Amino acid sequence: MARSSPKEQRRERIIESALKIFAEKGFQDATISEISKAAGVSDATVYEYFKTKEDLLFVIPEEITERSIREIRGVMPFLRGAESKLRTIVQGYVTTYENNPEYANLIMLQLKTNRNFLKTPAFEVVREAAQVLLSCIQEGIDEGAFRKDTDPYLVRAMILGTIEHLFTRRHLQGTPGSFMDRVDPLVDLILDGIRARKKSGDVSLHLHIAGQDILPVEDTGITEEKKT
Amino acid sequence: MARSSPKEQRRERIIESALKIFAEKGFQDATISEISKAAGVSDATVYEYFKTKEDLLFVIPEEITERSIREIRGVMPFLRGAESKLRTIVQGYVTTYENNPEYANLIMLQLKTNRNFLKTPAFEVVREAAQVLLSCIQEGIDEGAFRKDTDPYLVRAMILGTIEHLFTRRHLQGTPGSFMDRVDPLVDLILDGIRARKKSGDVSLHLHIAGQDILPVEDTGITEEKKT
Amino acid sequence: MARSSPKEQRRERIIESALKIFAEKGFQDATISEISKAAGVSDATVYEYFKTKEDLLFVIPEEITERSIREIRGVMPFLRGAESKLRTIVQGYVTTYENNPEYANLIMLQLKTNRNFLKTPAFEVVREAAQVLLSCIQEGIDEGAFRKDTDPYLVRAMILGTIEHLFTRRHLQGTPGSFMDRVDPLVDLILDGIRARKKSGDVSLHLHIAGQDILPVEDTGITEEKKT
Amino acid sequence: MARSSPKEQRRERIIESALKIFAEKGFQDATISEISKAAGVSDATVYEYFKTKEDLLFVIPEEITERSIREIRGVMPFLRGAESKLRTIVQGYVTTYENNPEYANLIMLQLKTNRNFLKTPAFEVVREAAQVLLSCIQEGIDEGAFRKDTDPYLVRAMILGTIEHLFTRRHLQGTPGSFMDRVDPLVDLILDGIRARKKSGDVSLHLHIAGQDILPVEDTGITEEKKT
DNA sequence: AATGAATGAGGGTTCATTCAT
DNA sequence: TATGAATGAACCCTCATTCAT
Repeated sequence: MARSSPKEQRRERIIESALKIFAEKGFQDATISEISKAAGVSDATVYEYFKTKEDLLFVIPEEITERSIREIRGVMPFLRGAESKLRTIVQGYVTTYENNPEYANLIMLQLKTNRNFLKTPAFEVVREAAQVLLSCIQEGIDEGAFRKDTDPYLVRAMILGTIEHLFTRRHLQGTPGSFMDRVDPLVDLILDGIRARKKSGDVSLHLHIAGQDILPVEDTGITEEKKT
Repeated sequence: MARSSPKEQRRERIIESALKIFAEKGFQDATISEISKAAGVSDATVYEYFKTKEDLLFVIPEEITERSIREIRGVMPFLRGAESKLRTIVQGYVTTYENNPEYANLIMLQLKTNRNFLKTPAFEVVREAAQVLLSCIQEGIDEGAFRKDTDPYLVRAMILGTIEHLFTRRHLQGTPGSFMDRVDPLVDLILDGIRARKKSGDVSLHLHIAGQDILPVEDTGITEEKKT
Repeated sequence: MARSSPKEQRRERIIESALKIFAEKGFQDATISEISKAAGVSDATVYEYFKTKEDLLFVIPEEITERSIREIRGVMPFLRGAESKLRTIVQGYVTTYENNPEYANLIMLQLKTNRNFLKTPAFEVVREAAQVLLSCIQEGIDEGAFRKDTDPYLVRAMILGTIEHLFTRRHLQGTPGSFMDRVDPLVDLILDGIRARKKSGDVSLHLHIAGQDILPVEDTGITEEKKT
Repeated sequence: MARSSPKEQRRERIIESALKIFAEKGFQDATISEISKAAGVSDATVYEYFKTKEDLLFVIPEEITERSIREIRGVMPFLRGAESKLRTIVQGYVTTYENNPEYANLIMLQLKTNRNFLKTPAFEVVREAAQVLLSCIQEGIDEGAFRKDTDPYLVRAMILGTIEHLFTRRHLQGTPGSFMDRVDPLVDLILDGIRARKKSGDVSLHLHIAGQDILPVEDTGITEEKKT
């Protein structure tokens, strides 16, 4: 994080300016001239550091995404259970986006829209992050914490899609409301849907009284408990 | 669908061409000249029908969205229960997108990114559709079908976000797999999370004692204490 | 002036609208569509009556100029002396411009700038008017009312140029002040300069005293007097 | 005149080309592409130097006008008497226009027609030149050289209007004849009209008696009485 | 005769990108 | 290495004008 060479610093300044301006005006409406001015360098200098305007766009998320995924990965080993991990990852996503709204904007509006981004190393990092989430879900299934018939891709899509939707909505429509406050409900809701037997807090009380077998009126999670 | 007047037909042809080309190349990279050529008219003619390039973009979703919402609204009265309605609406969204992949692309990549779109009548229709979904959720809560503490906005965000995420992913990355097959799992998962009796942390106590049918008690987390 | 046929009326309406709009926005910035709208006809109808946009421009001054010149010519016979005639003609110009400011604007800013106008019948009328003025000056010279060495073209240029300058200035810069009030001073000043003997008062007194030849210190008009 | 920096030279070349082409075709019918070609640069380069086409138009007169006014102002101190000054200024105007016929055309046909030009720094210079002329006339009045009831604005309008009229006529109609030859008659005619003593009815008495040089007497109309 | 509809032709302007210094 | 300067390549949009009805 501490930049050494002055070249590196210059590079950083350009990236920062680009982030700000791309986020503000959109990729197409931002101009190199504007970015270079904001970075205190000449247009030509931008091209010393980045091959094209699109290249500059693609480079932006690299650092921030990497840092973010590194942090999440760093915490994973300390967590027990798929649920905790899942909750932590989601928290990580949201925190990253909350702390870097311009980055969030960039990722969601400028980059996920761009086919070329997919061929980019930066995208690889994004994909990796998504992979961590997927693994976590899969782990939960393998561990038996999550229902066997859980579709991990769907669950991931739900998590990422919801986050993206909420951020995009807020960014474009200025919908108020904290995201942080919605992380737990979101995760709870999903866990309820995929938790093996005692889905998020759903508890069924089964009583055996005097040899009578009291069946639950309905529900599917119960049976699982019975089996155990 | 087939408008009689040749003027209307021309208009339709332009819109269709625009949809195709905007979806294919993106708004910025598409040119009026390309669109007009595809529609078999001159550049100037496009401007006879639409004030600006952006206007043309904004007009596209109007018809499809309207038709789609009209259909969904038409079926609503025949459905009983929030769950059925919810499922139907989601089905409606996905069907619309599946049948009009270019339209889906346009909405998700070109329009939801565009701030000006928000001021558009076409956006009003989109918002209306979202409103129907929200109402349905709210209805479920009011009816007691869904948990009282359900956040309808979050649920809606989950539904729409997931759909958007899946479509965007497929469009950009070519992820295979049918969406239709994921509609039910998606809805199930969400319903599991919001259905009244199995809410997270809520406990439904089902007692069958001596053949008596004991109805579930609205609870307050007691069971959890029990658990501990 | 009373229009007979409805076609003639339509034509007039178009011309009036054109005058107004050309004067307001200038020839280049005015559009046929604007004019036709103001005239309550379609674009195509304008072309039924006038071959091109420029044609329409050129036709406008015809009527008004003709009427104006007719009036001046009508009064001429009743006037005695070049001075009265001159004064009347100038008055005529200024009155016409004052009563038809849009016409004045058109003539001075749109038409006198346009080379093609010179080939126009309407221009012939304008030229005729200028001819009347010139003749009047020439008449004054021939009659002996004006100095023999008067350059009638220069005098005319002075009169027309001054009027044009004043109108243009007022139109563009909004300089206030009545033109009417300046007609007399203008004519007086010019008459002073061209009046025959008492040329604008420049008189040299040549004295021959006792055979001495007394040369004028300066001046050129003197010799002429001698000659006479 | 020859600016050293190659940038300045390029700028000059563009201005010169613009002057030529604007004068030849008029502002509206001239194209940037034509101008850039004539200047040996690309279209885009023109926009490096000038913000818009109109800007380019407005910049043209700056240099010439400034130089011209500077010269006139430079000579003023060496001249005695309002008449000499007036004559010199008029001469200056005409000389400038004669030496730069394209510039003359531009000023009279393209710029004086353009409302935006009035807000331009270049127009300020033009106005300044007109101001010098006005001051000179006023000075003459104050000194007693010109009649007290002279309207300086009218006189200026006469001078400028006449010059403009003559040039415009020549430019559009190709009227032959030298302007230079008309400067003196024009000034004479006007001076005749405003000179204090020889105003219509004023007489200057020049006496040479016996080799003595008798200076003209500031008069009051006496001579006329004598004459009569 | 009037016009709704269509368009050919064109022009100003912007910018990403290059390259000599 | 940094940049001032130059430009190629496009594109949106306007409008006078035409013509079938």
